[in-house]
Amino acid sequence: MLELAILGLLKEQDLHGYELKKRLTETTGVFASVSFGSLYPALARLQAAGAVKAVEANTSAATLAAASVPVTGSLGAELAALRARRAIAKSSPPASTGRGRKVYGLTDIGEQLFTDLLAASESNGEDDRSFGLRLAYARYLPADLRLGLLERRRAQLVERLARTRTTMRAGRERIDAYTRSLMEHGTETTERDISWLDGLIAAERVQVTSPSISPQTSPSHPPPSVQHH
Amino acid sequence: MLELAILGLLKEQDLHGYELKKRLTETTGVFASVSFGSLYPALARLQAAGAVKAVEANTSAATLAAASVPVTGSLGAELAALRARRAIAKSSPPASTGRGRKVYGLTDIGEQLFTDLLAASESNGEDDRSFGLRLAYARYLPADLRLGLLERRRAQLVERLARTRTTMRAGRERIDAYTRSLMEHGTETTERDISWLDGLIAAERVQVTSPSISPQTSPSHPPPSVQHH
DNA sequence: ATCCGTTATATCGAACCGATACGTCGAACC
DNA sequence: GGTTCGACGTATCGGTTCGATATAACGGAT
Repeated sequence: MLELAILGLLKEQDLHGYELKKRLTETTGVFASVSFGSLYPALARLQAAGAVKAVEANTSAATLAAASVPVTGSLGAELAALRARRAIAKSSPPASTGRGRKVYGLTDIGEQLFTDLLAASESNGEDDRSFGLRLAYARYLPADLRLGLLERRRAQLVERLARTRTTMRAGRERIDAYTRSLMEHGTETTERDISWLDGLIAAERVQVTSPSISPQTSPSHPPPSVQHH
Repeated sequence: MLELAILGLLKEQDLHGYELKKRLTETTGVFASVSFGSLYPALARLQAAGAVKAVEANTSAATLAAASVPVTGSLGAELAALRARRAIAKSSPPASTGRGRKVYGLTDIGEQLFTDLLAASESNGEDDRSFGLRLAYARYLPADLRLGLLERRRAQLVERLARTRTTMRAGRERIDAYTRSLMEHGTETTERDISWLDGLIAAERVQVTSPSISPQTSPSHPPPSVQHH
């Protein structure tokens, strides 16, 4: 889970731990917040498995300047400017900002591991954060697996909806007003999630059906209908 | 966190582990799913702390008789019907069958611990699941703390919204289509969460402004008559 | 008669989180 | 001008949680 997120970020760019954590809690991390207590062990695991390796560690001033510029790319404009100024000012002395940092990069093994983890449809707890993470890296998936991911997620939400409704019907008077409001709001949210997914699925189908000659056939997957068991 | 959920369930009714887990993943558990690997240790911790105690273990004939109510059903060989009947039969009493089980009940210490944990506004990671859980037990909170809970949650969501927007504006072209769709959908969901909260807060205020010269006060726990659907 | 699904308790290893420690630097305050 | 404060940065610890698994008793199907 966390490995996948790390590998995905490193696939685009070499990064050090702190920046990795910031990005994990910013863009990707709306779903899966992460702390150093899990990040550094995960990095150590990946390094032990040969999936990542330390690219550079603080020494050369030239490489430091080269490395610190793209690292700050995601921050606000003023912060980026500030960093760049600092990096330029510090270019000749060997010193650096903060403590010595390790910049990690992906190896070929890591590249392969990323692909495997991303495509692993079975044997994983297909929870909310897992889906969000996979979708964030969906551009690295082949079209059919991408579609499968969306449809599995949809089916999961539909099932959750059915179960929630059953629960609410079963224990009508047992549930107090606050809990009920919570459940109703959750139900609405799930319904909206489903129609959002439907939009994504529809957009996906026009791409997946275009390379063949068929006008609108979906060979293995019939169009998603809302029946629940 | 998990302790709070357990205590809250036991506050209403004595339950055994399995039933506890079912309810945790049903009503309360839309937000915080839980597994036995954390439930039983948590129960053991609570028992060690004197917050819960084993009330009975397997024997009682009363509960056994209560479980065997309506066997009049025609065996229509339909799985769904059979499942439904069984589910209804098991819903309200702690049913029989299976291995020897331990039914846990709340002690005075547990009662106190529940109140403390529920009211603990500071020093906790006010994440999503935590809020859902607290709101589910909001009827046990005094009105002012309840309002505080809602408003803290609201402020938190507003801040998240602001941060997400900043991130999206900062790295416009860095973000791919899937991630962007994810973030936009998340933003909409958060906005809807906020207006849902606004509704709850408004409903809360008409109650909290009354007790000044109040005609009919319910001393410690006013009835949670929040309107819904 | 036997096999399977459900009910039920329990434990193990791995992963994860929050807090904390250690350490460098720039900026702000007094 | 010293000192506190916050940002950066790596790292570890204790406790909690998860997923998988073992064990076991029961009720129904085959």
